[in-house]
Amino acid sequence: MAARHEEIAEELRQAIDRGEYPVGGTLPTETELSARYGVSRGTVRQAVAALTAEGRIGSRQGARRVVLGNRRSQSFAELRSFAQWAHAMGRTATGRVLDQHRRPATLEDAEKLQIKPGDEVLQVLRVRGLDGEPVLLERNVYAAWMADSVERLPADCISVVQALYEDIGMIFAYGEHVIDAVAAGAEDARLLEVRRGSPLLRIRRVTTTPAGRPIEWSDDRYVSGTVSFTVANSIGSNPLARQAGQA
Amino acid sequence: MAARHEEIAEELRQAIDRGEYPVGGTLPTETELSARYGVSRGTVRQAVAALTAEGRIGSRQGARRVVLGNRRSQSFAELRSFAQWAHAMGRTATGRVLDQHRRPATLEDAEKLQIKPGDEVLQVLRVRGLDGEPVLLERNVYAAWMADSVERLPADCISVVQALYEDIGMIFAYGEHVIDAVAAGAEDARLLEVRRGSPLLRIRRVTTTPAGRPIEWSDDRYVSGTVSFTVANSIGSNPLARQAGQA
DNA sequence: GTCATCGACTTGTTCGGACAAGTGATTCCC
DNA sequence: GGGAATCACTTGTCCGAACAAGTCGATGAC
Repeated sequence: MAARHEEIAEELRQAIDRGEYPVGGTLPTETELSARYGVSRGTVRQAVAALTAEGRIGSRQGARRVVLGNRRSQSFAELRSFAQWAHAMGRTATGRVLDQHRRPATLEDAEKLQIKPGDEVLQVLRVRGLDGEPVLLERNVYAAWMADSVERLPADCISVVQALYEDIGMIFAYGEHVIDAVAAGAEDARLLEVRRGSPLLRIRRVTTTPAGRPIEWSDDRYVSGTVSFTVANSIGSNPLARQAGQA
Repeated sequence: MAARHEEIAEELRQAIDRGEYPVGGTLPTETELSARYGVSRGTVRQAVAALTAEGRIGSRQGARRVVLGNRRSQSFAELRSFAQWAHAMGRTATGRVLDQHRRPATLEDAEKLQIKPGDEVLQVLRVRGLDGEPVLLERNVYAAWMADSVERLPADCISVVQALYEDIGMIFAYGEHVIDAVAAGAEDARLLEVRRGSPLLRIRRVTTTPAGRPIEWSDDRYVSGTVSFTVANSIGSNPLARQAGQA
């Protein structure tokens, strides 16, 4: 089912987790791996490239690959969907829609969703909880062509992403995230049950379909101390970037 | 000098920036690109894979690649080095060492730097500024084998990374970053000239050499509103991961 | 008009080969 | 003993080919 190079990548991940290749040690050579799995060297290279991109192994020309860590990172689905992530962590996610209404698109909406100002959009305000505690305040704006499907969802829908996939086969494929910290405003504080001015981790995000069409943008605010984000990068690939801020 | 696939990737980046391939439009096919650049299809695929990893283009089997955005992301050097990043943004970076002393490694130090508890480490406290305003408080812990070189640096050294490279050829190759938000403590507030309790964006990081040997770990706290971080991800690759927090 | 089928086109996977470039341990010379 | 040269090994780059799998518009049936 899965491509052979993905299978090999997964086997290597598990071998690292098992301690078969200890942190700080080296991986077998490409030639040895291709012999062991009965594939060509190119296929092995695709597999190890995946682990390199995840930051689990380091690679230098001329030297064997080094195991950097055995941290397990979440899949895209788990990153995008709060519910799926919580489930993978063995925690219970809750969710509740506090407000939901259609309105004309502002200039900001139009730019982010690649639509015209004044076009209808659907704004949704949700609170998400983890094991009963509210930890996340979500402000979403959906493009008009998504609005009907979103409105049909129950107010206490746990996983919006999964529900939309099951209903209309919608797939969230690409995301761009901007991360910073803000103080809780009056509304934030009330809904998240924290003091006004408490630090919140803010993630602003635009999500698109596999074809590159923007689906929604979102302003997520996490209560400090409940959730953190990790990024691995290397001299060869750097997914994370720093930006000077205008508030 | 540079590999052909890197040259092609850069040419494609520039073509996107020029608007030659508008956002929302499609890229030429692999066959056409290989003919245009006179290389094999495999080389073209290496080039577009780089752009895909950066989140600039989207890719689906069977359909032409789609241009998702023309944001320019910083290089690893610019991510790792505050000074190089500031320079690339056209701003002026400052830096000042407030405290610097050797001490035995705690359990936390030992785990992160892969050394034994009690081994000597060098702890450094720095304030970094942007155009005169203090924006970042850095608490670094260096492994002993780096300590001498770091101590030789002047207290107002602008770019530690670059200085270490020029002095001893040290290269910072891999990094793992954990991102969350915290309230400014008494010391944080005094040194960053903000009110106590102000939201700070915290990045904890471990950096290693190309061979996977830990160099240092660091706790960076940014004043809210001055700097933000961006991450692009896709269903095929997700550098960013969410983690449940223990403070 | 709507829907299913078809077919040209495009990307994904995998192979096998060749050479370039860098690493690391050994050897050798001084 | 210290340092330079050597050399086997390993990863990086690139080629050319073939087939699988998915997309998208056109065609045709109902």
